[in-house]
Amino acid sequence: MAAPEEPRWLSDEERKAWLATAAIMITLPAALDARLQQEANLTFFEYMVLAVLAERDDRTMQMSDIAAGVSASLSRLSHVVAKLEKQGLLCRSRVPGSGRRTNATLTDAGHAKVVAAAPDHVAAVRDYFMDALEPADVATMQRVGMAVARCINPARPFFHGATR
Amino acid sequence: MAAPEEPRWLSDEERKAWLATAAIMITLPAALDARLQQEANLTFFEYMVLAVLAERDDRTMQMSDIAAGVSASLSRLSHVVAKLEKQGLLCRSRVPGSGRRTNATLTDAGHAKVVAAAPDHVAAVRDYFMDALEPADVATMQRVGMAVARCINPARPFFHGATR
DNA sequence: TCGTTGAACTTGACGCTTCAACTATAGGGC
DNA sequence: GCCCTATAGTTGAAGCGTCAAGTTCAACGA
Repeated sequence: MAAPEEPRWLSDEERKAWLATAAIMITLPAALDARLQQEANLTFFEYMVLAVLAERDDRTMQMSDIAAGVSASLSRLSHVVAKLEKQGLLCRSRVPGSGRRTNATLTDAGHAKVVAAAPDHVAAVRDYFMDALEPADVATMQRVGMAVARCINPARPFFHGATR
Repeated sequence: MAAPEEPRWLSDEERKAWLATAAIMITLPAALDARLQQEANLTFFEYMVLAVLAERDDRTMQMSDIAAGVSASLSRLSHVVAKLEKQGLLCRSRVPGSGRRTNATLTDAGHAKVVAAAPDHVAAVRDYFMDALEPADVATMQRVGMAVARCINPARPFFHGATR
């Protein structure tokens, strides 16, 4: 169950690349959380959920699809959606006659919340991430991100909109 | 306090790059945690702490330096180190005559633990991350990671070893 | 038509992280 | 010597995320 005989250690270059990536994974979400928290009283994850719904014409999506869209477990989503529903930012409704499916729909208050939070969030994404990239890096990050997602979960090909 | 007048929205390419990066931030730590959990009963963060100590000749570092090395708050580190100490993987000692400084030292058990966990952890880093990179991406990820870290915290130029 | 299986959530408990105090020590200023 | 501030860590409470179990519904087989 452990690794084979002699593990392929990381080269020095690989190790540096990995440590730098690990630093992103640890600090970037924290930084974005802090900004959203003080500007809109939302977590990064909550924002992603609202944003993904706001992109839909009918502001509605099934729970599982949201979960796939924000790369999270259904359980985590369920807790967060319950909280957002209690705040009146969205509401849930069972789809009758189709198993246990549940739709979440953004309320007007929820939509207003995303619209209000978006400008500063986008600015934060630029400040902490996008501005650190050179032009050619944008395409690289997209390719690498999707490749990593595929490695981690080959089953779920990653959701991404389906809108527009 | 909100953004200026007209926010600079993300272009379509930037948006895709950002979503892919966000997916990494959400799924990669979870995947590594899962592997370390079942192979060594450690979290990714606990592993990082032990690993950073193991690289030192005397297996010893000051709390603040460890915190900087693993990009974490002192509070978080304190809780985790307390837990690791309870498990006998490291021990703390005050440095007399130099303020409130505390050193953490890896015990033999702790060293054995990292050595045992390392091969599978490295394999996991390859499986989920390194193997998704093309050769040229390694240098890019290192540069981008360090640039992002600088954007988020210009004060702390990022620690990285100082060993060897 | 009854029981079983599988899908789609929900829930509760537990552990980890964060935040805001709080403590202890050293280094001045006067 | 005494106070003031800064530095370095610790601690407890509150909130978030994860895991395992539970619930509800549809579909299918006998």
